[in-house]
Amino acid sequence: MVSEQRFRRHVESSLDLRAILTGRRILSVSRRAKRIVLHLDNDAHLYIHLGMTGAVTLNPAREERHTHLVLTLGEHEGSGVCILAFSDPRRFGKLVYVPPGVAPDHDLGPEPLTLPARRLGRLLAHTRRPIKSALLDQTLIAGLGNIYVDEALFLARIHPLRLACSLGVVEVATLSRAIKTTLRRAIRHRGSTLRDYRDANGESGSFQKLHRVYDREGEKCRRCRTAIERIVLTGRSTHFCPACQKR
DNA sequence: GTCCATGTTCTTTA
DNA sequence: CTAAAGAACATGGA
Repeated sequence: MVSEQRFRRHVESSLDLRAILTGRRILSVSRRAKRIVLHLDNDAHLYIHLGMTGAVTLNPAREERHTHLVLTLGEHEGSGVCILAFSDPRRFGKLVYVPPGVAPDHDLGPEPLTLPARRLGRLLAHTRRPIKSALLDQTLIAGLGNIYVDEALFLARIHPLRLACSLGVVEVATLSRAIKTTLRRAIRHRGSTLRDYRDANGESGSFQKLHRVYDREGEKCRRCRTAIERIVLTGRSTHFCPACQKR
């Protein structure tokens, strides 16, 4: 039950969150790709995208400077009130209201963790973009970000500039496994904290210590000792080992 | 002052 | 039609 709200600032300016949320019950909280989805009891959805520096914190010890939204959630089965704060220093994150009747993920491709290799192959077969660009396209496959694409391509030993449609069935199968392995490892280590990332308890992740290529330009490849290279592709930093990942 | 940044989306260009 | 490239968004750290 949402019992009270103190909105600092609406992340989406045209949104009247107070009107939308007052008296609503949150039926469930789930994740879809990079979105945290709240299912409301009127069948609408509200989702939070953390962008690059966003963080949702439960019962924060103190309020940070860049807190844009504070929700006070009512009691539920004796749990007591709970404060949920959304802060985002760089404000690339967003809060989106999705009205009843609209799927909160209508604009997203499938989840990589449950995507069979054969379907991945079909998705990649009809695009002539570099594989790195294809994997970052959220309408094609949803949930992979820059770090994890670089890490997965290294694990699969595929060069980021290879055209997506040029991958053979064996390469696609390897890539599919590499994507899943990379994501599971990253989740197990609670994400990559390069600078800002914190989880809902304010804790840093540690997966950055296990990066094979990301942010390691000029350092030695952990497999073959060759210097890791960095190029810019689709406007994004792209890291790879030129020896392990041939074109 | 400069450059760069875990992301998305729009516009321009080809 | 497809897709690449660039800019924009806002802020802070190196």
